[in-house]
Amino acid sequence: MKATEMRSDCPISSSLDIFGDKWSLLIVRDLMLHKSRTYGDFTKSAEKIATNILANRLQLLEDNGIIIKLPYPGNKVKGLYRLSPKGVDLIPALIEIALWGGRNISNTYDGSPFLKEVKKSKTKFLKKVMDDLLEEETNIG
Amino acid sequence: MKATEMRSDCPISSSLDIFGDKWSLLIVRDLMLHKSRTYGDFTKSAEKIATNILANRLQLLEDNGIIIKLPYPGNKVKGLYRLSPKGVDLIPALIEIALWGGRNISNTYDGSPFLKEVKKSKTKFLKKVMDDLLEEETNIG
DNA sequence: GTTTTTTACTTGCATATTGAAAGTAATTAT
DNA sequence: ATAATTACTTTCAATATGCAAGTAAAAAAC
Repeated sequence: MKATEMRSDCPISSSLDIFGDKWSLLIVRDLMLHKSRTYGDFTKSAEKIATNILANRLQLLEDNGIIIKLPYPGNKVKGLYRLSPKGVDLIPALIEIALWGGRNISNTYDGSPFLKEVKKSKTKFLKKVMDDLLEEETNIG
Repeated sequence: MKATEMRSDCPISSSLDIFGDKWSLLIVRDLMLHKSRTYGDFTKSAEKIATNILANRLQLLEDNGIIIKLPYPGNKVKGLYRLSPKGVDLIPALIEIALWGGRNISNTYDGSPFLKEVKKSKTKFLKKVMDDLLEEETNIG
């Protein structure tokens, strides 16, 4: 897959060149909340991503070093997707987006354990997720 | 313009339903860095947005309460776009995205006054921008 | 006060992306 | 051996993007 074209040298613009769409960050979200997922897991998320888009985004995210694909232990068909360090580094941005949505969009589910925990303490949530992801890394990677 | 369809009640997903594209947050960025802009100003940004996309995004952002269009003082053709409180509230997310880009994308311009200032102190930058925007609000709005 | 320019869009059209549905190929389970 | 899973790929219609050109109103220049 061809390298992502950058429209300028602005860090915001270049970030959006990579994940500025309606799906990429949802994949990152799922990996943040579940540590690792299979292809099928992603299709089961509430937003119902089409499989062609999913395949495309997984490839793009992998190309851009945000996720890593590993073999699923004991199964040659399945793959396991995880966040790379670069992907984990996206979590602060994801948290701020979630908080903005929670504050400003009425349809959002305020009772989610995720949002609750983040609101209680951003730093603690961050630390917890990072520890989880790191633990996973030492187990599998 | 019809209301934005939400794919789920997830705050991240719903946020992306509003600004999950390659252009919307660049408009917010320009308003964050310059307080207010005219239509023509936006077309002059480095990323060279097409005018049909610009018109569409300004409308969407206005529909979603993120920006506000005001008459340009002393000119009946021009309009002035500003961030609404909901738009100002997006700045923390924008900062995290910028920081991620700065850390993880090689082409990004590290010497920008914006990124420099944010890195020195996120809170101070936030306060400064918010004060600027508030000042503008009392002058014009 | 008439022409010229500026400003903020709109329109037309080719190309690219998205999304729904169905198809495929390699396992894995029965 | 047969059926079911899993991870994609393909097809195709609908929508979005991007470039270029057009328009209408107001402002500036002459």
